[in-house]
Amino acid sequence: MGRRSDHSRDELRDMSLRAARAIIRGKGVQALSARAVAKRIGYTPGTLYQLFDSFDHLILAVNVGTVAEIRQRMDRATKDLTDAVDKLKAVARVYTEYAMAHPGLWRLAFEHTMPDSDKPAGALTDQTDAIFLWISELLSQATDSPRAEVSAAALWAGVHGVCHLGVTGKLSLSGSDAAIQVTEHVVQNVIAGMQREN
Amino acid sequence: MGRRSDHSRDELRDMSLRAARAIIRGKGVQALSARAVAKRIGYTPGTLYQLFDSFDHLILAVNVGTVAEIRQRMDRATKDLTDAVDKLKAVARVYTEYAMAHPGLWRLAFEHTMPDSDKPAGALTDQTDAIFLWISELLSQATDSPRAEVSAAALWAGVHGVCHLGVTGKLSLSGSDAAIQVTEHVVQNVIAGMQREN
DNA sequence: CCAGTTTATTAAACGACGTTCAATTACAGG
DNA sequence: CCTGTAATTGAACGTCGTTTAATAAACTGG
Repeated sequence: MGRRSDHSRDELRDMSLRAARAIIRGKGVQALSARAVAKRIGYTPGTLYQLFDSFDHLILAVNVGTVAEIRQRMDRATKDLTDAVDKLKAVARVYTEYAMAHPGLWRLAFEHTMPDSDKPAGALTDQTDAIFLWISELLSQATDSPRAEVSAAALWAGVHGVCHLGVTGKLSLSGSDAAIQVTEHVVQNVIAGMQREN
Repeated sequence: MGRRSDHSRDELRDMSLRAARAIIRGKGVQALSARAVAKRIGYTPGTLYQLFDSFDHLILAVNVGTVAEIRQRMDRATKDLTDAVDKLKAVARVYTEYAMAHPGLWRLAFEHTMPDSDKPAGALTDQTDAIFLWISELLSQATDSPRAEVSAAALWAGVHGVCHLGVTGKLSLSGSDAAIQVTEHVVQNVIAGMQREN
């Protein structure tokens, strides 16, 4: 079959990413493959290589979308809040809730890494850096401190660690919403720690 | 070729695990495969299936060894210490240093999960639960609190999060030993937080 | 020491994977 | 309509985890 052009390249890219997400949500990451994505959008695997440099680049694109989605939810959750501490709590809560609700997508976003040769996923780290910077600024506001980098890292790492241990079944803590509880504890601790420093 | 038995089954198991670790350290996780392990121990892939139920079970065995190794290092690092806070710091430091020194093994241990059908890696979670329990007890000692579960989770998650973000290149913090620095900050924060509660 | 049973090991095959590429076919412009 | 460009395919390659029949070495009892 020759060229069809019932879809533009951008449309095809978008269809592929949506297909990948649907597969992950439906059958898990282990079911994600180039052939599965291709079949789901009604094309053959070869076509994907006109849209992405490699299957890893497709995954990278999915992951950029995932973190962008998380950031959007953070924006929405903080829009009506004024207090910086409240915003921090909301941001942390969104992060944890997303991880628990979409463990497949979340794990893919934070566990996948590009093969050695490829560039180290700049588009993704840009997104995570933005989250980090945001937390950093919110912490500065919340505690009237100019430099909050280490504390921001501690907060971000704490929340991330809760999510990762939770999603991989290693957070041995009874209770359904244990992750959320620990997350709030982390936020509290970091804020209290900064206020103590002043 | 028929049976050789120049090695017992236990020897072969051990050789396989050592081969797997050597491959990961030498060429990275992406080079780890059943065929690579088999070749390295001078056998064929089929033989591995007499030693392990599946390749995932081989990986699981590697991971159990990894976490056991981390626990041993923790034991050694705390043996000559008496203060509970010092012990906590040492434990956290060992964890972070191991992750940074052996990112391949560390990531495999904490990112790998068994396929849906198999039992959820009891031998591994037993080890991680032991670490968690240890931290929990040390925290109780350090702050004279009976129940330290949530704080222990916060501490353990914080350190783990630093390692995971660091190992995946997402801890955007300048400085070579930034991870260690943030780790110590996390420990400080949790301890201070508990003392404040009393 | 030999015959017969057991068992470790292998080679080959299976289906699925990411990836490449020549061949084919649809479209676009003149 | 005809020609050139470009999208899409099907088939192939080498790899992967895994299974299995055949093989040969090691055990076993007489």
